[in-house]
Amino acid sequence: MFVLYSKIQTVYTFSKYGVYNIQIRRVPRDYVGRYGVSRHSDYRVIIRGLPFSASWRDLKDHMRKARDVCFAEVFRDSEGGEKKRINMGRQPCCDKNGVKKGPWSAEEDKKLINFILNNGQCCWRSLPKLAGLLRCGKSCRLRWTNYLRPDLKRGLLSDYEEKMVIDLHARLGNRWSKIASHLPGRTDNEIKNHWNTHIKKKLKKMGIDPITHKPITSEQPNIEQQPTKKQPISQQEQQTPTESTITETKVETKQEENKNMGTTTIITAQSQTSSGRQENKNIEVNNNGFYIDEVPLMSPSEILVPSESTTPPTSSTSSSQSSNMILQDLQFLQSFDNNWQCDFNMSTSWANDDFSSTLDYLLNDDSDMNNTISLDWSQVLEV
DNA sequence: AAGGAGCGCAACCGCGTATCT
DNA sequence: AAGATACGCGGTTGCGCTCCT
Repeated sequence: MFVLYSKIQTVYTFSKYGVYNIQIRRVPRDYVGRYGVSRHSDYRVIIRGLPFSASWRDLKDHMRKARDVCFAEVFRDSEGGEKKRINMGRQPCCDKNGVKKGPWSAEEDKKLINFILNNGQCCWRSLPKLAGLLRCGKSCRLRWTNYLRPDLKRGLLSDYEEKMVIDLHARLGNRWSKIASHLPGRTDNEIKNHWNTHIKKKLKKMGIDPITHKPITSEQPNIEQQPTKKQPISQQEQQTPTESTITETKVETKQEENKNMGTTTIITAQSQTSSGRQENKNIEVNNNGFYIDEVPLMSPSEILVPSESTTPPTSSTSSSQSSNMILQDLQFLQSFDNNWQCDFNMSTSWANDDFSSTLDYLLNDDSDMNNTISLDWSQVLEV
């Protein structure tokens, strides 16, 4: 994890909870008195996203949240040392000039798949650069989520899925991502397209207004007004229920109650088959809203630390558990350090033994220290 | 056979929100 | 606190294919 470098070494780590970085650096003499650097902090650890005054507890919380770290990016500072504060402002998502648009080639797909399978799915901004793609991060995200993801279903929506879409649309309006979350293996884009190209017409043919889900009457004005996410839910829910309904109202309440308990809820979807028969289907949904029978996306930890027992604990309050999570982060980053094909110069003053002792310190210590990080770590890392 | 229209879908665009310095 | 930028979502576009005349 701790790639130590004589001038400055920055390790960025990314997780779905955000971006932080860990820097261990020798503070240049002319830095003392600036940027929160005090005279006695020859070495500092700065956790991006945390203030300088963050406590050890804050650091641990941060690490715990970021336990699904999936890849890291190493930057080396320019020769001659650091003259200005780094990382000021966010990086642009891509170099707009050098970015390729339009359909993806097989070669690009291959690069993207390989990269994500090896490194996990996160930080779209940095991904194109790291994967060697001349694409915007946004474009990569779309390509992956809508087309390349291994758990995607292919082909037309089944009758049952279509029914679900209609039901959900009646309740949720054009909130395609919400609708898609109820249909394993289907993307919001796919559902949106299917709605616009197939279902809309079908409903119109059946004499049902695809917007209001009510029978079309002759005096009904053809106004393109539909329930959108901007429309209050309560207002939407006053709409007449359709012939087939999903009894989810009480489920949502239940889910709210069970938010942190890792429980499973059953949704009963009631639909009518083509033969007119009423059909009930029970669908198990966990408290995150994922379907139990859904093929899960590969989690970054599974990809990166495959041989370890990396199942994260459900509770995040135990100190030993948080220690394990930190361990996971460190294990990952350590392996990253070993494998990263980057030509940094390891400072001779930072021998591996020093590094190991730092790691040991981190992993064995499980007490909450209320001092600031800079003080603690300056002691830890003191040479 | 040719060309125009329609269709389906992948990809892009723009906006709102979250997050970072 | 303000400004910049990433991310996610819904709307829209544009291209390639098929169908129709």
